[in-house]
Amino acid sequence: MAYWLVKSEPFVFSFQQIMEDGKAMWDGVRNYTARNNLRAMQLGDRVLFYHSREGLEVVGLCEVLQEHYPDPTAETGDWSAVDLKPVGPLRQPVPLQTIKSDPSLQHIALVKMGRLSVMPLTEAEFMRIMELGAGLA
DNA sequence: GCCAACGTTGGC
DNA sequence: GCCAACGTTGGC
Repeated sequence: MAYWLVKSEPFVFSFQQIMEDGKAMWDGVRNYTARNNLRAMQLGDRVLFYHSREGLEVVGLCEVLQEHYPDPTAETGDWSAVDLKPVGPLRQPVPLQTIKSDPSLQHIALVKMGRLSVMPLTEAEFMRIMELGAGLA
């Protein structure tokens, strides 16, 4: 079991939306590091969902429903998509500010590499964010 | 809306 | 293959 964090602009695609839809195709990634992370995702891996640009907080938990396949939205290039399924919202969203000020979360890409949209987390980092979020609602 | 950080592109 | 220019992301 591996742990990940993905970012989405809520006005484009929100956690509320994936909850309503029951699943989502995670497509449109056009960055090699992010793509390689998508390709490393395995069925059942845990994926935290972060709202960028607006909200700026981790809002919920998903899991990998379908491992990577060619991104149907890519007309050229070698890109991948995965399917995610919602598990549930965090009881308390975890703001970026909180993550930035937590000593045990200093080296995650959300803090160090602001532009990466799909990033790995260690189990300890994942557990810490879940703890800060007071678990699932 | 601004701008810093970073990735990509393209001229040489 | 280097590096300057440019585009995009995303926090502020």
